[in-house]
Amino acid sequence: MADRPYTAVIDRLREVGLRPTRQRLALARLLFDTGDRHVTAEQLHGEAVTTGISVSLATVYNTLHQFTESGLLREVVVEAGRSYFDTNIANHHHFFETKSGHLIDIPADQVTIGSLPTAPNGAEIEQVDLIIRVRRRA
Amino acid sequence: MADRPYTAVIDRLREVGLRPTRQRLALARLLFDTGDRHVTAEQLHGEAVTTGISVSLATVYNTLHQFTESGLLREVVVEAGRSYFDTNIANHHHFFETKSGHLIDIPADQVTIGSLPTAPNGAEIEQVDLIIRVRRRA
DNA sequence: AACTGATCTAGAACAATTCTAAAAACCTTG
DNA sequence: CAAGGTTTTTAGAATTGTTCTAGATCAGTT
Repeated sequence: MADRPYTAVIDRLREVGLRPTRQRLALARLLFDTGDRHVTAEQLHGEAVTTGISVSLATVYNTLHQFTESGLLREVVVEAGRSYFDTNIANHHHFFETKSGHLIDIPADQVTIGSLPTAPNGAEIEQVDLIIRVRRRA
Repeated sequence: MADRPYTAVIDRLREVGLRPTRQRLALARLLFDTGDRHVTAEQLHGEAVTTGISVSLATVYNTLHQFTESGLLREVVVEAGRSYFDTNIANHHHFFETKSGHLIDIPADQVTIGSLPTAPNGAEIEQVDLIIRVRRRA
């Protein structure tokens, strides 16, 4: 954020083997410079445009997926038909407010999942998603 | 399945306040007469058509949602852009094979989730979904 | 049988996402 | 620093899964 605001982001992209293009840098800053967030592709695209960054929606989708594959983001699926991307890649869980569509992080240490069953057919566990759906009382 | 194959299903629908129409009965039998299953709307519609039951896709969607609201089904969201409906409404969890898109039930007693955090703002917990994403080794 | 509200339907509409092929940007190398 | 080859971006079309709509049909009375 100081003199050379991009160096940190550039390094972060380089580390995972992604070329630091103008679009990826801009999106990375929107995503990672503001603490943990949950965004949809449309949301992020809207932010970018508002901020004066010219980037197409297709690129936002591409970038979000590349970031996810590189482990910079985590995709959270809560509603059929909408994908959230979570900038918090630490092990944690989620509350999902069904009414508002809002996601809230739950730190991993606030939940204990004991004795996971072994995956079938010698499959490898990729991710454990615990989503607690809540309805806010009116 | 014997003499009067529909009576059980009719009662089941009546209990939850749904009129036992031809379409609902047919779909209910496809869903509930074969043990636990995970289906998408398109799948179920395909089955119905194949079985010679004339029912529109819109009705399949309506019916699946009505059944879900009535507690006869449970909706499982694993992939953005596709909804599964689970005929197993007992408390349980899921493996999700990312490659094949296959869902596998995990009985509740094979996992222990201890100390759920309290929901924010006095919200009420509606459902707890634990999904373990696995990748089958080639 | 007639009536009335619930249900069903085909097809249009919709929203989120992916695809496509061409243009632009990036990073060498000479 | 220009040329060249590759990667990335882009606008717009295409696709997918789902919902909506308005009219037709059905279920359960009276």
